[in-house]
Order: sequence, then C-alpha cells, then structure tokens
Amino acid sequence: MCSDLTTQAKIRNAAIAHFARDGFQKANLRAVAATAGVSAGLVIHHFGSKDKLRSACDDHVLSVLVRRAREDADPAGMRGVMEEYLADPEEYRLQVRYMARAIEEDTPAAATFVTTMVAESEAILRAGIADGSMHPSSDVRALAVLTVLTSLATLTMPPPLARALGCESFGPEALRRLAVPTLELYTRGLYTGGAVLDAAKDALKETGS
Amino acid sequence: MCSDLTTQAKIRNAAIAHFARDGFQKANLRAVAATAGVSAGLVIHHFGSKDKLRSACDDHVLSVLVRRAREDADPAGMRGVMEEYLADPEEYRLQVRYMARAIEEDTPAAATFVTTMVAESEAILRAGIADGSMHPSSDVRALAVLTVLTSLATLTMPPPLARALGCESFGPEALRRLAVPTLELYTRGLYTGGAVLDAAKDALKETGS
DNA sequence: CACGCGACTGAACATGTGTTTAGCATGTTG
DNA sequence: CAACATGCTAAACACATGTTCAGTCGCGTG
Repeated sequence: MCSDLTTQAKIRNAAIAHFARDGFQKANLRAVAATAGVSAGLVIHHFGSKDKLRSACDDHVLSVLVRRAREDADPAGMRGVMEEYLADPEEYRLQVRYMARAIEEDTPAAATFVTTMVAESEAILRAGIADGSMHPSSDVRALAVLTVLTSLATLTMPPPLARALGCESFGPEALRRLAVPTLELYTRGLYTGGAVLDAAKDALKETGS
Repeated sequence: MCSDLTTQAKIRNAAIAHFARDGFQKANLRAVAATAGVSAGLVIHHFGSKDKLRSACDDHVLSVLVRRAREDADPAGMRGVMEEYLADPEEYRLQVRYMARAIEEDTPAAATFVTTMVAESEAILRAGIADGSMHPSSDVRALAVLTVLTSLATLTMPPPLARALGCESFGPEALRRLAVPTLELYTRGLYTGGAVLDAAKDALKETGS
C-alpha cells in the first residue's frame, strides 16, 4: 500500500478492512482510527458519522468491484472473478468479503452490486446458450441468481467449511481444491439419470397450484 | 408455540429468534427478555451471561437440526433439508438462519454441525457413485463441501438476491423457483463440452507446482 | 505580520447495554 | 410458625462506543 494517500482515503481503507473483518456493528471507530493512524474525532470530522463512513466505503468498494467485474467478464458468471481471486491480491479478498457483509445487511450499494452481477451473469448465460456452448435452461434468470449466489458463497466460505476441506481458513488453496469438482459438476452434472429432476418437477406441480 | 414451557425454554427460544434475526452482537438482552415476557435480570439469572445464553442456544439448535438431518437423510446432500424447508414450518427457517449466523461466527456448535453435514453428504455421494446413480468425482470430499455450501447459501439467501428473483425476501417461493434450475444443473450440467474443465485443469497444473 | 481556515487531537459527553445487587413474593421444609 | 430457597423484578452500576467540543498546529492569503 502506498502511504501517500489522502487522510480521508487512509481512513476509508482502514474502515473497509475493519468492516470486512469484524462487521459493521463490531467494528469501532477508535480501532479504525488507530489503524489509520489518526484520532477518533478526525474520522467523524471527515465523514460525519459512522453510518456516513459506511456509505463512503460502500460506494468505494462497489465502484472498484464493478469496474473489475466489467473488465474481465468471462463465461460462467463470476469465473473471471474467481480467476482474479486465485491470483490473490490480498486487497481483492478484502473487498469481496466487504461486499458479502454489505449484502447480508442489505445495503443500497450491495443491491446495486447484486443487480449488476446477476444481469451480467444472465447475459453470459444467454450468450452461451445461443452459441451452443451451454445447455438451455427452463429459467435463465433463476440460473443466473444461482450462479451468483454460489460464487459469492464460495468466495466468502466461512471457516468451518474451509476446515472441512483441510484448510485452516479460506484462501486460494481452498478455492483451487474446489475448482475442479465445481467444473466437473458444471460439465457433467451430478446425477446419471433424470429421475430426481422429474420427481422434483412432479412434486412442484402438485404443490404449485 | 405452546406457552406451557419452562421459563428457561421461553427465554432460550426468544434468544434464538433474536440472534437469528439480528445477529449475536446486535441482539440485546432487554429485547430478548421482553419477547420472552420477563425482565433482563432474569435472563442472566438463568444463563449467567449473554455468552452462556448463546452457548445454550447453539447447543439446542444444533441438536434439533442434527436430529432432523439424520431423520430425512436423502440423496444430494441436503435435499431432505430442502424439502422440509419447502413445507416451511416457520420455526425451521429460524433455526437454519440461526445456524448460518453461528457458522459465520465460527461457533463450536457450528463446527460440529458443518462436520456432521459434510460427512453425511460425503456418505450419500459415495453411495450414489457406488450404485451408479451419480457420476464419479475426482474429489468427493470437496464435492461434499460444495454441496453443503451451496445448500446453506441457498437456504439463507440474502434479500438482494431474493429480490433479483422477483421475491420480496427469501422464502418457499424463491426456493421453488430455484429448485428446477438447480436440479437441471445437477442432471445435465451447464456446459455442453469439456473445454472449460480442461482449461481449468491445465491452468491449475501450471500454478499448482 | 495578522488573520483565518482547515486538519487534527484529547478530553468530555451521551447513550446503549451487559451485569450486579437489593429486595419482593411464594412455596416448601424443619 | 419461622426460616429458607427459588423465581423474579426494578434500579443501579460499569463500561464500551458514537459523537461533540474546545483548543492547537500549520499554512496560505490579504
């Protein structure tokens, strides 16, 4: 990190780190101020309140993440995102984690982010279906949501699940381990026959009325 | 809810509801006490501290959830869980949400829960592969983790993603919408060819050393 | 220089919240 | 009956934390 940043920017970055790590509630201004190397009062002096600070962080992370997502829009929803994640600039992990927290708490920026991601995913899926590289789906929208959801879940895998994989905590290692099984699932599926799908369709037809 | 419960049980249930809805931090004892119809002091009188209360809730939810999971162990990891979720006793939604929060915060009970679920998933997958109803996988363990992860993510889908699906918030409606695309993915896969999988394998071989 | 303005600090303030304590009611026991 | 344990409450306490305030430093400007 270059240290020749605006004080505002230093505070914002410190806040992003703390919010991402501890959550908005648990993070406290004095700690944020400390890692930014300033006093608690200054944080408020620049941002007005903890909530406004959060908004600033939201907007910043949103813009960075959306820009990145647009840059490497790849097949399969967030595959591009995953690749960049594998390369693993620590900063990127932070921002994804931050956004995941924002999504949980249903922040406006998070809504924008999700909308963007789902739209982009859907476009990619439609393109893939059109050119024959992907199977058609009965509900492309829902499939797009599913893609984003699983990508996000994977990228923010909680520690207990990472440990189930033999990793101390989530990181590139865990992601590498998941990559092949995931893609196997995406190319062959899991079931050898259509029985489960048919059964589900029937079940839904009954309940669906 | 039957109101002929021990006061302790009433408090515990109220706490589970609040922890699930607001998270452990944000939930406060006075509110919990209020919905339990008692005073704040009594909560501490019975449980000793907020942390101990959390432990009690953890253990309770864990036991209920594990019991349920064992009862309807079905193919595909948590498909049984999903079915029960579709039937939608409000209480069940609560407990799943509670456990998701516990997993995020890496509680001991959550670790046990995850371990159990992954083990069960893995067993189911191995059985399915053995009897030919599922495709073999290069890493069954990782596949099991993936299954649990996506199931959990689906069941605790955050509001923004639910809205992308046209639902106001997550519920049986959203789950029904996702069911068919999910199972389509699980039976046909997404890609029509193996190009992406092969590319990923190559990429990992390079980075993997 | 004098002035003012913005960055900045440290201490004070306000409030929300976990916990403690003193006390009250009730039922049980010696 | 007296003593005591138990379930319970309300008020007080302790402390963390968001926010405010008064004042200092440094710097550009009239």
